[in-house]
Amino acid sequence: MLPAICLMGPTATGKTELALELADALPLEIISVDSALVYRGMDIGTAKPDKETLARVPHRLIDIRDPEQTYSAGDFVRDARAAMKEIRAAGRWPLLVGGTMMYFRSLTAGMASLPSADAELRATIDAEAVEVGWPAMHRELSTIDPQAAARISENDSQRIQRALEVFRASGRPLTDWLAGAAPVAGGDYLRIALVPRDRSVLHRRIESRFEHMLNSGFVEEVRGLMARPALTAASPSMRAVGYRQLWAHLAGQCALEEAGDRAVAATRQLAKRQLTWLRGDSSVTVFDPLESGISGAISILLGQELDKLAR
RNA sequence: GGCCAGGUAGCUCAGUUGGUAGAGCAGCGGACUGAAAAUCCGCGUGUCGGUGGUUCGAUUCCGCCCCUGGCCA
Repeated sequence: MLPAICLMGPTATGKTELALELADALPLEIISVDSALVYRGMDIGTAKPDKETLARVPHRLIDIRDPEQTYSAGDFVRDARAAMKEIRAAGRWPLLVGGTMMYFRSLTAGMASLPSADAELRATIDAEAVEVGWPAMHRELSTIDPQAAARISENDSQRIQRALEVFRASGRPLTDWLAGAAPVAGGDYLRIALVPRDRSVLHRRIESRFEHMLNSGFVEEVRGLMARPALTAASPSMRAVGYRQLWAHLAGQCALEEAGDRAVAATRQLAKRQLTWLRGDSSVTVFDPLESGISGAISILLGQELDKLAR
């Protein structure tokens, strides 16, 4: 069986365009690996492929949630596995494309089986943290799960919360869960990363792409989302890069220009974090998509890899 | 042209009663197990605008020059 192809890369490197070209040339079906593209109505700021494109080349795992809902790495692994199975059953070949590196890792390396998120517990823990502060919550964690506490910073609100949540939900420390359950094996993957050699080129692309988003009605898109009573600045979907900053502007916290500068900076920082995931992984084949004929280069590589696999 | 206020890190600024300087943001590196476009950790040498003077020593005091704002002509 052919391995699923993973096309990974930081934001604004041209993953989508390349995936479309590949899908035109080969019997591929695209699975989106992106924690923001799952949300309906978040189109401009996520650089989602347009309707015509999605109609012509179907993408799995796009527009599968309302912005009020949550989505998680665990949800993704389940959905992606089901999608791959369907695609293969139809005699086609899965192409996983995106920039959410944790989703890729969760899928390919497997995830321990853990209690899932619990909104009520999280709200309770948050409320406690407001009272006593996260360092105090961290101290609480160190009494129930010293190992987890040792590796988690006393300021890392999200991980402290998760570790406490797992314990309160199950009565077992997170460390136990992680040690007990061996990750499920992931299957075969051909992993390709688009990594620009010159970061400044990527930075320029990020800036001009944001400019283009503003000209395409990004502010109006966020204004519409703000009008939904169930959405707040703390909603996971509204913490996405760009949305968060424009929300702050529309809430009167800063001028549009400043929000724009912050959004662009946040996008650069996102790209840097995405690159950090890729850099540490030696089993990934790396390309520079911004230098020259990306699609040609990738196609050639893909051809070579496929030849190897055929043998 | 005159007067006033400034010129210190990529940006905004603090500071040194004379012993060559530090914050925030940006940037860079790293971590990452159901919120991950999240969350967190680490990294600060820069002709202190230029030049001359005073001084053991000047980014700091003084003179001149350049630049930027503002006011007056």
